[in-house]
Amino acid sequence: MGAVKSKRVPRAVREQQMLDAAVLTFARRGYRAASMDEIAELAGVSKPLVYLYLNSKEDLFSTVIRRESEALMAAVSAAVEPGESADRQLWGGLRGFFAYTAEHPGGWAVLHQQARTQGEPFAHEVAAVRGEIVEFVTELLGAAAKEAGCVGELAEREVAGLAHALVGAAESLAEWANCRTDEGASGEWARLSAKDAAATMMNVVWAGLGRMMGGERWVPGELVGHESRSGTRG
Amino acid sequence: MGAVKSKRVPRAVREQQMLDAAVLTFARRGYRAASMDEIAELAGVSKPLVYLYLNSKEDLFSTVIRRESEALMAAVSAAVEPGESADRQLWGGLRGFFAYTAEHPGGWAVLHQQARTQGEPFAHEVAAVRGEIVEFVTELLGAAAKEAGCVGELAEREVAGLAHALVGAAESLAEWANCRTDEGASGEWARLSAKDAAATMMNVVWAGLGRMMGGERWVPGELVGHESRSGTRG
Amino acid sequence: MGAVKSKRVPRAVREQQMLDAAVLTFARRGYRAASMDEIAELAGVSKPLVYLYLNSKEDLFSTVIRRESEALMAAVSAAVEPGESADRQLWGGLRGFFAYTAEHPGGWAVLHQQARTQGEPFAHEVAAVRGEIVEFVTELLGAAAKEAGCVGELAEREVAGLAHALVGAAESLAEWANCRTDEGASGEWARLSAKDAAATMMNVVWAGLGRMMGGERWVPGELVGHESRSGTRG
Amino acid sequence: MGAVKSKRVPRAVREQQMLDAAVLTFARRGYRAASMDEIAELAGVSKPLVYLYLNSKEDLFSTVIRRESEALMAAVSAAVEPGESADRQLWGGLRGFFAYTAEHPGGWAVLHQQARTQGEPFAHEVAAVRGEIVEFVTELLGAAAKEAGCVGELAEREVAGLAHALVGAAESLAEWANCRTDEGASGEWARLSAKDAAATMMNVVWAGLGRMMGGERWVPGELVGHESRSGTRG
DNA sequence: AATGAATGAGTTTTCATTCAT
DNA sequence: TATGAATGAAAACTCATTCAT
Repeated sequence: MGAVKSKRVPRAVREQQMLDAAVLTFARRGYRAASMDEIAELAGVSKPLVYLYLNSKEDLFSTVIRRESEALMAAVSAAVEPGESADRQLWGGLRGFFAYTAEHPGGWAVLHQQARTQGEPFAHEVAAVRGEIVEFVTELLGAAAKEAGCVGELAEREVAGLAHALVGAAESLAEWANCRTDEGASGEWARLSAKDAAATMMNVVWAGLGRMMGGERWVPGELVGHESRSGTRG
Repeated sequence: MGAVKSKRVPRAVREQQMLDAAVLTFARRGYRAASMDEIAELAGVSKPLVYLYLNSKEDLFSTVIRRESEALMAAVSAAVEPGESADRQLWGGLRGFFAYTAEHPGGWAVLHQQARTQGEPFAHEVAAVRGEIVEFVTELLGAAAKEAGCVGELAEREVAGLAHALVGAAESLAEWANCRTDEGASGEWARLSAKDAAATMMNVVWAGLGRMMGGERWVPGELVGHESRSGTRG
Repeated sequence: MGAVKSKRVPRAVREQQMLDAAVLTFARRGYRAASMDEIAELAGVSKPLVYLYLNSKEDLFSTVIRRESEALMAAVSAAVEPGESADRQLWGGLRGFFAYTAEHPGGWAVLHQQARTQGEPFAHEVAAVRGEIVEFVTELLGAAAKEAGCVGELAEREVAGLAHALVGAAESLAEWANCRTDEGASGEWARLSAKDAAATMMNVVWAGLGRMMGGERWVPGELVGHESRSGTRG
Repeated sequence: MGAVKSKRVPRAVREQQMLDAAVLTFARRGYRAASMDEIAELAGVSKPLVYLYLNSKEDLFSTVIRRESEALMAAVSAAVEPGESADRQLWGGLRGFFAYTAEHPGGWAVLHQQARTQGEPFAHEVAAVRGEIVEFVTELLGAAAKEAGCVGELAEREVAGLAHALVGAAESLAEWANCRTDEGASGEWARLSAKDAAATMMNVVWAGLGRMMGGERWVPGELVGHESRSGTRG
């Protein structure tokens, strides 16, 4: 029922059709609840063919994860100009990220919602990809610190925390941006554009980073400079 | 045989034992992959008793979600001093949140990872709870803006975006903080303490908020004041 | 929820309450679909008490069958004046039968619909009762033949067939009479009274019997006297 | 292992095999007590195949009811010559009915004993079929009355009652005719042939009808003509 | 006289997967 | 390249029945 019936299709094409169907189905139902029957029907082929090409449900899911991960990474990478300043690189990457997730909600749902919750073969794969992104962000933040002439005030672990926070914030905004319209009292603005989402991210994080690079820290009671900074461990 | 065999236990107690087992199992396996058999065995009872008390797998999961949601909300609420300034309230809430998630990884995993991905009966329930938190944060941010004498520069939607970003960042940090030690190259500091996580959050977001309240916005190319602010739509 | 809660009731009374509940439940659901839980709840007692008094589901059903059979037989018997003519005895029995089934639809349903279809322990019990009735009718018909001075024209097997037909007809009318009102185009007469049902029976069967005693038989093509009677076998 | 193992059979054939097995099993055990396992084994296939083809136990039972109903109706219809006189039509239909039920005891048991007692999805289906038969008989009786020049003495409701009685009588005879031989004292004639059963029916009902058409009614105490007829209601 | 707590054994149903063509 | 036919294994759920009090 999914695609129009067309017999004798070359393998590469059929495989993509199957993967498309799988992405949709996994996104809608989750890994366990998605049935090979549904995927095969949506792909417009018989189940044995799915097994012939993709081997097993597990392999199918892995393949989907790999394909979607690569597509996401490619989209983000393409949006980053390697030569530019750190903040512009981050801005580019964020716009790429929000644009991609908005245009590929299925793939994003599989990566962000489904793959992470299905235990070990899959959680690991997707965690690796996320790790790459976090690392990339970490590097950008470090570079930004250097660009800004920050005098090593930012401990490595602080930067890593920042990066994790940043990535989580972006994920949250992506979800919010793409969500059903009924959210929020003011229905006037249903979703956030990719640009606005990226801008929000930059405002929050970049500004925060700027202050931190200046040595300021929030401590209970006051905003203080770095000389009075409270240790974050013991 | 998870728990020690103890016969003839009053219903209320048994129910809690079952819910404990269910939390663990759902967290480990996910909703679909968790079997009632496993839950019953872990609870140290037979399957029929689970059905007698908790009715169905769906009801069991709902009950788990409800119990864990309420516990989380209670923990966060208890950590917030209502009379204090907005930033201290936020600080308290964050510490409460990170402390709770660190001590109850199972409950947090059920809420954050499993419930959200299981389609409509459950996603809605947990979305409502998250919505409450986002709203609470939104109000705090608004209050903070007023406290700081912000002159209405922050549009409602900006604050909402900030709140979503903040919540997402906290979730991400919670996950990172509680993650398996093998993460990262420097194994020296395996996790983030609740306090450090909260501090990271405050530094990032509070500082960012401060700048934004001052009318500064990040725009491609420079950090500028509000007069040159780029539109957030189109 | 069935009866009003009243503790410490003498055994004989409790047993009847349980049997009442069982009749209702078996009538509504059938033997297999009726659950001991439902019966116990309807009886207003706990399940162990049902087992204590009635032993098992099978025994409970048997007891119900026995009680209801005896009640039916008693009702029919009471309606028959032993000294009267055969036709008046039959008339009385039929009125008793229709009256009883109309007033005890549950008991009748258990006997007629449920017990007969539940395989051997029960089908036999209820078949025995029905057999008694058929035999009683057979005797009545025989007596009637004698009363009418029938010259032995009616073979034993013909009378038995007649009796079976008569009983089946009565059962069918009983069901029709007690059925939901929406039956038939002319809703004016929703049900048949016991008297009318009995009259219909008498008209059909008695008249038929009269002719047969006269030696007339229906044969394909004509109504003929006994001299041209076609054999009923071969 | 009911049937001989025969692999790779076309669907249409397998479906009939399954339905055959289902008829037998439902007849033997009843709807609730029949297990899909038993049906599958008797059909010589695995349970999943039964579900694949027939969907669910409920659907399977419905399909059985439909198939058997249609077969019964077809058999009866085929035995009726539409152009003939009412009595000959009735005679034909009765012979067809008794012949069919004798040859298909399983199907008849499912329709007559099981389907009617299983509550609403099924009772209705089979009641509809029985209703058709009753209606057909009603029309025949009406036609017979006209043929015989009956002057409207027979009220519509009387005819309907007659029809119901007739159908019930036939059902009862069918059951008796096909019953296990051990029934009755005289084991010499185990069953009634279809022809004899039909003859018995015709004798009873046709003769009775004849008298009624003549205006005679049985009333307590005497056989009287129509002028002294007692009202049937109140 | 009566019950709250508990279960063994079975039911219907689903699903990933393979065989034969 | 492609599929109709088929199943082993396991899941959710139910129920008659008993134990301990």
